Amino acid sequence: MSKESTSRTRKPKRGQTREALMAAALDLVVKKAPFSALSLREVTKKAGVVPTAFYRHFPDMSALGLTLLDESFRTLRHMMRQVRQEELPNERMLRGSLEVYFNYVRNNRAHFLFVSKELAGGTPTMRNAIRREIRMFTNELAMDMARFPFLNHVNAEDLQMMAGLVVNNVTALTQEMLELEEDDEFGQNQVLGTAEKQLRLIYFGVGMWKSKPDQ
Amino acid sequence: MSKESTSRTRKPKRGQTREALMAAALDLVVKKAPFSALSLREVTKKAGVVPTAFYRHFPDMSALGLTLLDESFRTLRHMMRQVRQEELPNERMLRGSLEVYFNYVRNNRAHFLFVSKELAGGTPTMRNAIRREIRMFTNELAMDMARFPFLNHVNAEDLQMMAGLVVNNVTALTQEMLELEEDDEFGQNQVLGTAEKQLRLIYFGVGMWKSKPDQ
DNA sequence: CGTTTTCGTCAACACCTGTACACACAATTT
DNA sequence: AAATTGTGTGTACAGGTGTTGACGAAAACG
Repeated sequence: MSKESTSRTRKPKRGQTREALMAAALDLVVKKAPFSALSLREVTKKAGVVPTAFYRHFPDMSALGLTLLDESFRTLRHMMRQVRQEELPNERMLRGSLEVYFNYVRNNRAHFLFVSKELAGGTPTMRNAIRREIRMFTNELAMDMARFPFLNHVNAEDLQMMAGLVVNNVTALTQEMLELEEDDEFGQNQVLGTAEKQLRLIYFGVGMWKSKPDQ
Repeated sequence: MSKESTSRTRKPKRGQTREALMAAALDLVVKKAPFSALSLREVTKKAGVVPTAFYRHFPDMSALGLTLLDESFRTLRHMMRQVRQEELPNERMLRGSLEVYFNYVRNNRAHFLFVSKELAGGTPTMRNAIRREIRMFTNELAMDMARFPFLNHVNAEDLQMMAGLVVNNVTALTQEMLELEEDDEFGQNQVLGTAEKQLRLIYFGVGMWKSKPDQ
């Protein structure tokens, strides 16, 4: 047991180093700084791997970032699709949907923090990718609203405007949520309550809305 | 003219280096990266000054950041106060207020970009300072709304909720505005138009709102 | 079994980072 | 006029950065 060839090149780890790198980056985002401020070396260090090993899995940091982004939104899209499949939107299901959503946020805090910080502060590539995803959610929401009999008389542009209003607010409330401590249940319930009221108010406004028929 | 003692220590510049440092940092934020990603050295380089000169004006970069933040909000507060002094809010003045605001954003693009990027990605100190300012605006808006006869029956908590709704949206729209090119007047008008509709919709919702009297 | 591919390691590089220090000139105060 | 304070400069250092290259062991494949 004393002699073991060179004794320092023995860590196969199969395909798990890649995951370790992503997890390390995500963890640093939560505890330290926005992703754009992380260095390749500290990520590999946290992943328990030598710096050059990084290149076996990603060409550079920005590639890691885009992978992380993809991971973040893939699961989020999945959840949204499930919520969408339920009945048509109405006032009653509002609270339930919000609870599902914010619960998901809490269970994926790291990913949301990552996205939130890069939304304004990331590279142009990153920002555009995120904004594209958000726009997609807005479009889907607008399509759902279009199927709502209540809104037959609202034209497409106004539906988009309304969906944007909702998404803007949910985004802002999500960021507010992320600023709270993980165990601050009181604060979290408060945000949830505010969210419900705000969306209900929007719901009222939507009911009053009259689109110009020609525009 | 050939001999001039040492010939390289002659740049008094009085008190203008400080401003040069702030301007350089702001410029780098617009053209390069969020403030938190700037290095002391590149700021001094852009300001045309040697790195160590930095310490004559700020103890470190984060002090520069806080000064920049103060500058950003001092002028913004000033503008807001002027808008606030006008007549009570009503539907007619909506467009005008939005035009004033977004025009101000366009004329202070660098400051808003700086704030926007630090809001989510800055140090905790920075983030809290910004969020405190935003909360202040929300409070002032809620107070203005309280003086609106139309809203006599709305309790304080709900006023806060409504003001938050407005501020959340204006914040999001501001960031959307900042993503546009400076000369993209079409896009800017589009955002302005959307903003007007969204706030009008909120206005409708506010009109329908009924507070629980006891809560 | 032997061969090839995958993947982690080490050493080294050129560069950038914040900051300490001593120095020199300018402005201001005495 | 002399002394003090303010402000910009050059040098220097220790440490962090991304990336190259050659090396070797483990895993996958034949």
